[in-house]
Amino acid sequence: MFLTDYAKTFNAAAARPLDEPDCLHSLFAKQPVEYLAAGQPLFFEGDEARHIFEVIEGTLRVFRIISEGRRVITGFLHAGDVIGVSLRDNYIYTAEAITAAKVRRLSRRQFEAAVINSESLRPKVFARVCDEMAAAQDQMVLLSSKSAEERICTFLLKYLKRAMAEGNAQPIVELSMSRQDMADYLGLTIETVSRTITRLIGKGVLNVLDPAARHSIRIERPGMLAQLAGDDDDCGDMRRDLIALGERRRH
Amino acid sequence: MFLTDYAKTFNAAAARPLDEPDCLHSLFAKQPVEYLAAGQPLFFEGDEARHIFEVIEGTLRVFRIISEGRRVITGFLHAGDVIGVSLRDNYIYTAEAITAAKVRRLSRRQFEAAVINSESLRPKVFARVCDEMAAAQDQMVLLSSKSAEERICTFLLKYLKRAMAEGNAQPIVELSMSRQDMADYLGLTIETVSRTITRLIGKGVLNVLDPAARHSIRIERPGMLAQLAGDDDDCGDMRRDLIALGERRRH
DNA sequence: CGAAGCGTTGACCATTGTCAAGGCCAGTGG
DNA sequence: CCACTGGCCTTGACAATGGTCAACGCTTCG
Repeated sequence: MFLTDYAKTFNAAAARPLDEPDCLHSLFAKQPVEYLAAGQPLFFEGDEARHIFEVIEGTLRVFRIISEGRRVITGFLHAGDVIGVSLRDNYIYTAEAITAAKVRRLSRRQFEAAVINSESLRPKVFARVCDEMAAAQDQMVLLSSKSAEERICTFLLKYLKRAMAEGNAQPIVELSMSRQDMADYLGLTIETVSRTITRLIGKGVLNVLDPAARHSIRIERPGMLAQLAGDDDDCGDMRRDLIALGERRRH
Repeated sequence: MFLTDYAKTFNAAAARPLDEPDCLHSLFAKQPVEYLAAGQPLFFEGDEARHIFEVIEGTLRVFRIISEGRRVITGFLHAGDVIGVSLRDNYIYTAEAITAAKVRRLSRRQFEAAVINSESLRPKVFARVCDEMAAAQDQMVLLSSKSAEERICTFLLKYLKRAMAEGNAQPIVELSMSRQDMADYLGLTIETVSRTITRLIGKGVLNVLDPAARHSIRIERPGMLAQLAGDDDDCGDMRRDLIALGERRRH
């Protein structure tokens, strides 16, 4: 499936530079860059999974179409993400560019050979797969027990954290996807997404920067956003310890 | 995370016997069997992930507790399943026996050493991780866009298929978990689970065998169950091809 | 200027959650 | 042996969250 770039972020924070020869990133470095126009598919659900891709620039959506045109987006891909590692014979989802995007590809054969031979690459790939599973778990928690407001806040919080990690001084989230994409990702309708955002603006949690650019959202109160996300993130690491002791918390 | 035993089923169908030395299963064979009483935890969310477990017998639930006592079950484990492969440093969920259960454990160190050294084990582990990701995707689809009835039917269908694959002549599903467990797994409340099952009985789709044994469910109309699950499984493999062509179907 | 795409808003409705009560069975203690 | 209690499940009445349908505003593009 796809891999978020959390691992990359962590690595960047550590001592190891990104362009070191044993970095996952560098595997793709020599491949030619491919350009995708907005809306252009990278591959379809059901296609034979011949390649692994690295996103260089832009945003892609990863989704499955279920009956009667219902679409479920299982993830978004951004610069640095790798897609196609944890797959067997065929892609089980479609990947499609949301914005104009650049990617590089590697055949599975090449990729696997490189990973098997490299003592330092293997744990990196493994870490990515683990992060991917963890993200899937989080999404399952979100979908199975969070309210619309919690879903939206969790989603925005994730992008806010990303922006902060990238060193942005301003608490501004640049969403490259449409409301419909957000809805299909969060298991909501476009109307509920819209209404919930409006309500959050009313609460003073956030603001849409410019009526013309509704994809740029300024988070006015990050703390409150985290509260409303309902992740208990306010208490940070203490949470796990408490749960391990069989306790409950919040509210 | 955890691995379903689909891979094992497939292997059993193929030529390779299960007790061959290069089988994942055989790795655990020499470990002592540990016994868990119903309700007993195997490990807690947050614990250091030191071991990988194989379930020998019984059923376990894998879950996370989120705020105010809300519990999300992300999976059930049955005989043959392996848990703990796709994890980094700590368990990110709690695993707990539902019924009395038997497990065997292997330290991650041992497990990883064995897998790295074995040419034949590596693809098996990889296949399991892929299956696990695919299962997580399916669950995300279920949670983000299926109705209560579709969820229940999908759930029962999965267990029906398992029973059929095990060679059971009777279309009977033996659920080892409580209604509450089902609810927490399917993102519903216990009342909705109960009502939906009652409604399915009313439609003649299934029947509870004995009022005293509500966990034994006979599927009266497997075809209708599949229909109601809304997975488009009625059309089988054609589905992927159609979607690859950008088409839609069902109804 | 008109049309299309996207987002917002409103009115209404349905599915599901919440709260409360009751049935059934098993286990326990009188 | 029976009554009592607790766990689990079911059922009912009601509320609420979110979905559906429809209209409208804004922007862009021809």
